[in-house]
Amino acid sequence: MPEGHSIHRIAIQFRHNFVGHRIAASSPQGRFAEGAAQLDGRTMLAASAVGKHLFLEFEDDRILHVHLGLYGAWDFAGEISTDATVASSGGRMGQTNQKGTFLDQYEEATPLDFGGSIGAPRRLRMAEQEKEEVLDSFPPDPVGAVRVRLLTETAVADLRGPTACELLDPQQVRVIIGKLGPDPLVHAGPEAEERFVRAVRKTAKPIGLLLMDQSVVSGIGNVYRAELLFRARLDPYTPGKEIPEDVLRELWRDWARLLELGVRTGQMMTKDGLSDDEWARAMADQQERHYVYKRHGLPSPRGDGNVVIEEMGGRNLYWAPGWQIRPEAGR
DNA sequence: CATCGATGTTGAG
DNA sequence: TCAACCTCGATGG
Repeated sequence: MPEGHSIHRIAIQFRHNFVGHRIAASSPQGRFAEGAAQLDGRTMLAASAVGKHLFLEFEDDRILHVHLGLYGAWDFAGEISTDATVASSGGRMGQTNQKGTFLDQYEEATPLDFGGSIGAPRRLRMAEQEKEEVLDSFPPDPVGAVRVRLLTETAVADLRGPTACELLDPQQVRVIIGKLGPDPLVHAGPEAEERFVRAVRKTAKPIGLLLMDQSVVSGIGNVYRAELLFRARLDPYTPGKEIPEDVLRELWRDWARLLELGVRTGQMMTKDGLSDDEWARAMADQQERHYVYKRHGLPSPRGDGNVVIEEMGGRNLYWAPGWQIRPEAGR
């Protein structure tokens, strides 16, 4: 589930329905009881995402840091903004984000346009829970192992299965963010691009590893890694220092494009130039959204042999050897 | 119903 | 390099 786009969407959801509200916090599962007690009764002041990290700032410099890891998830229920209502609200999103809160500096530098045609709920679970609530009462009983429940008068967010869920002060947050590479939605502009290019070109590590390294660039996971390299026509084993600057700049800009699209649609759509028909099919079937990810054994979309699966850095790497090449090898 | 694997990260060895 | 974390959909019997 969670590559960078998911976390940005979650941050936006919190800005819409929780920021500015007094929060009743609890830990139904019990494993975060102490932290929840610290948050309980305090107002949420800001919500922001940097790469795959989510930060929820509450009064008195209490910041909830959440990393979903491989299978963590937030479930929202109650009166929750959907894409459609977000689109109609227009302009800068987020409910009355009070100026001057600590996290303001990390919120999206790029205003997001939510005027897309996608109105589906973010997750199936959300639709199911909303339906139940019409019949049942609010808030719904927590389902499964809920580490944290954040509750307003009308909305609820449940967190389950996170890798990280901890209370931090501003200094500790600065340390975490300081170790992260640039996130195109936080660090827009030429400096961020420059940081990325320099980080890649100073090492001989393969670009397939560097794109997954959160200190090089934030928010890319296994899906976006494979797809970005295919789109750039880059061999994943190419050492970073051998990649021309202009190729890396285009790679950064492509990541920014895919990330923005992912936040806007809620899907990792990594194909370009689809007809309306193909788009509809791709949005319905995840296989159809990607060029190479989980498409090993199938013909390369560019017709040069088959997509292969290999292991790199302990993760599955999908790529098309006929199409993806080293820049030196005669591009 | 049991098992596997996953869009991630950390820390032990 | 690999197990552990701890969740759930997909797969197979």
